[in-house]
Amino acid sequence: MAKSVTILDVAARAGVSKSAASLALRGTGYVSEAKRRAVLEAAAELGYRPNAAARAMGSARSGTVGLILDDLRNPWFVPAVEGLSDGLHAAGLSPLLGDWRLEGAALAERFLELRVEGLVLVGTLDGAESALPALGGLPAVQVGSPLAQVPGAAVVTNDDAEGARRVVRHLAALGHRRIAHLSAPGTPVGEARQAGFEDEARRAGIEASTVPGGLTEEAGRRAALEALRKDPRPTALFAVNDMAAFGALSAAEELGLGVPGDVSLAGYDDTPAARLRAVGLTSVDNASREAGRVAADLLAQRIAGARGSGTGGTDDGGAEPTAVVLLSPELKARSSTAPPTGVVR
Amino acid sequence: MAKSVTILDVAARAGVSKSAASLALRGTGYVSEAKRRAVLEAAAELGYRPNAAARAMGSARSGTVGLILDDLRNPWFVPAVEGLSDGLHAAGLSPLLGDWRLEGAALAERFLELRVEGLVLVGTLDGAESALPALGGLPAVQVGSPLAQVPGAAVVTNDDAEGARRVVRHLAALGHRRIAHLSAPGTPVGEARQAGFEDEARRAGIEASTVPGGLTEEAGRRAALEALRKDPRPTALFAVNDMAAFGALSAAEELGLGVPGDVSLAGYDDTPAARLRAVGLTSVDNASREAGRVAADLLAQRIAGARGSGTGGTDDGGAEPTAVVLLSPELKARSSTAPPTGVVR
DNA sequence: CTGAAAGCGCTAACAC
DNA sequence: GTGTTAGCGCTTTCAG
Repeated sequence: MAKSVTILDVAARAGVSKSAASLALRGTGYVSEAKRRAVLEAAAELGYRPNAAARAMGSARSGTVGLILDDLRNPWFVPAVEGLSDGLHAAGLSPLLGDWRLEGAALAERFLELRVEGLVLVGTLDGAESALPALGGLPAVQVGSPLAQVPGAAVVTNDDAEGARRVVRHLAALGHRRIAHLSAPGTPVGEARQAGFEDEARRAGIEASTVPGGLTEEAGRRAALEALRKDPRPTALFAVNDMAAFGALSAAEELGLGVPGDVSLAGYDDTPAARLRAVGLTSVDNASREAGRVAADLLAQRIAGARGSGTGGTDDGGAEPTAVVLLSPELKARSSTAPPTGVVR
Repeated sequence: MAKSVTILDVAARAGVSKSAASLALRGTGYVSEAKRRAVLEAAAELGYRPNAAARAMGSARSGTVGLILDDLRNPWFVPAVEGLSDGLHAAGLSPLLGDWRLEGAALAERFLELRVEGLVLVGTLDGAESALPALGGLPAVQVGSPLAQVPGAAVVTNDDAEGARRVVRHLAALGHRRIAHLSAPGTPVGEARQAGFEDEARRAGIEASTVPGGLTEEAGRRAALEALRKDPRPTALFAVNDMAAFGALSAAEELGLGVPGDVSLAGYDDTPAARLRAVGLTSVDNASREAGRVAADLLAQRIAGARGSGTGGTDDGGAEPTAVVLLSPELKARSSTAPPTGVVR
């Protein structure tokens, strides 16, 4: 490599001192207008590009934040990342992305070595418990309902119980009186959605049943097969998430049942695939873009706080309580839900 | 921050010199077994975590590679990233991910400041041309068919023309004689697939037509509407990619046509959504995982090469030609393609 | 084989 | 207001 250009080169070319160049480049402190211009010009001519590592060393701040994504294949995180990206940039922080499924604990390790100033945990992060202690009091925020709770980290997510209630209300309004929920016990999202489902079903006097499944397509398919074979058959299915709903779609097909003709179907997350016109799955928009934005702001704030007080680390004295922000989900009614056949009215 | 533990602390605790600790930690050079053990132990006890910035400074190597992803929403890149991740780790390099659509040229800038040792451009990267010159001779590899070609970068992609030919052969074998292609002119993938389509159609004596569309669902829908309104109507549609195929699915539905009853449909990319049983879209697996793996190896090799020769930079003297690796795509026949109705035989 | 010393490129307290 | 001077934490010659 042809010896990359450093700030020293820039300073020399501009005829100023190293630190003057540093200040001019960064717009901090006072530098005469003439010098500033000269420096900027020299930098441009030389194609100067600051060395992030050196900057991080000098300032003891990396200016980066690690985003740990649950699984790149599960697209629900995309809007969340968009919101996060926006919010972080606004706070002068740069996001570094990584896939938890792909790299696992090594990812957290790497981020830590990179000295990220904060961490955002997006999604379920299966098996993250073991890696959490290593976080060492770094400011952290969780987006979505994580499997494990990082002590002291704020959690930003949508109100899963409320979203589930809305689905039930929607189905009830269509005239459904016998609804089965394909659940995902053992997961925070699953529990919350099931609770909302049962709560609203009871209130609405719906004949509700819950069939345990999981968050995957296959789990949804199996649960749906079981639910649809019951007698009397439910007239509507509410799957814990869109993936499971897609599985249910297959199950219905296997059983020769039409959707929404023979059975209505709703999911959760408002995945891109749900939006495909050809699919048209009624789902719940979990407000993840906004969640990302809120999480970014929260994190930026915590990072700023951590920088301020020289303390931090071990004893946070409960100063920053584990905030939980619940955003309002929104029902997206599409073609997979319709009044049950033979509705009297 | 409670003054994080440095290698000096580790060395002190282990009773060795700083450099001995460095060697022991990294397993380079010769350190007596006793000392090595002492160092490792001290590091573990202290919870020592090397500072990546400092390491990068000292060694003039960051050990990272930037992966620029076209668009997180378009899931075709996932297997490619998996392959890349594998290959890079094997070469002792760590991937840093970023979304081009979200951050644009600033992403490349950031990676450059982070002193990544190489760059992988994944996918179309619309508008990347402008940012390319700034790459400054950094080893780079492109995965998929990029809109713009980075001078000197290897391109690893699947053989789009061949994949298209396979689709035609598949449809022809089913008995289709009148096939319309929903194309995406102006994009490298689009051009290649169209060429393959027309080539094989001619060879097979198929009555082929091409309707210009694009790579999005909406573009596919519009093109399909146009194609399906023709008289005589094609018995099969081949969309340039899965997204467009989903649009075509909607179009068929709008026109009251069944798939594959009234018209067969095939896409390209073998997207997760195509695999959903409820969808069952015949598609082409573009071997992107393997592409990622190959790209990683190629890049690692180039990086190693760049490190070896002190030259590089401006004059590569054509030493490393712009390699293009074409991988074999594979047809995935599913339920969206079937023999045309009223096939005589 | 192991310890001491010289930077890597930048920032941030310093005096000038 | 502007230039000078220490480091930041690590690697890596280079003697010992």
